[in-house]
Amino acid sequence: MVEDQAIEIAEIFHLLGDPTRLRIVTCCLEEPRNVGEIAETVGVSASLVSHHLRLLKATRLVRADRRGKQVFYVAADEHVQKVLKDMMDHVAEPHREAP
Amino acid sequence: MVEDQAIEIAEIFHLLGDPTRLRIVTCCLEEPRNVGEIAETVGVSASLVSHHLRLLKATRLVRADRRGKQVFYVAADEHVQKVLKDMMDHVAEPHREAP
DNA sequence: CAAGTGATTGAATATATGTTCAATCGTTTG
DNA sequence: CAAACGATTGAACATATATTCAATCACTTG
Repeated sequence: MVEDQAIEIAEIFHLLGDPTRLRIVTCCLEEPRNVGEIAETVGVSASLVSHHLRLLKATRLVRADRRGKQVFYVAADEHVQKVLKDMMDHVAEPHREAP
Repeated sequence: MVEDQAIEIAEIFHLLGDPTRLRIVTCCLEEPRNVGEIAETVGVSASLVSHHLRLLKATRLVRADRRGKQVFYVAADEHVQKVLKDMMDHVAEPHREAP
């Protein structure tokens, strides 16, 4: 892994490494959701959601789409889904004890 | 995704979200490496490596194996490798422009 | 057993970051 | 055009965290 890649990848992991932000991404993983929906689902203020979405958008983890007064966000591509799936497998796996 | 899962997964992402720590994990992804090797490869002090390895070990991302004076660390399981691979694909993918 | 080597630990610090609150922006509609 | 609604922004703050340095631990070997 090259130097720049490491930094870029770490940046993405870092974004997914906050529980609130992870829930936000998960919330708009299947279909576009507007900020209000996301805020309600995740259980935080719209302001906070907006702050986090700005970071997620800057790193192209989500994409924005304005429809009238509302702005809909959706997870950017399939890689994020795969990454999340692998990580859920990892968490689901029972921990091996040392023999 | 359940609440506890989100927190646990975010915790793992958070660990991989630091460039130094990501390089440490990548360094002992294929085969066990001792702390000195890791420190040299990554280009930081053994002390810092040890600090990070403690966190990585606590979350079971790596496992320790002492052989004499040296302690060898290796990435815990295949899920981490898959996650890293997917993320590299994500980074490698060309960015689509808005039409 | 003492010296040497590799690894760990703890304290201290500088920096980054998640969250809140109030103010403002963009869009629709009365 | 003004009011209303959804979303964004910026400042402020409390907290978390990456890194350094010195001291100590674990183990080998002279």
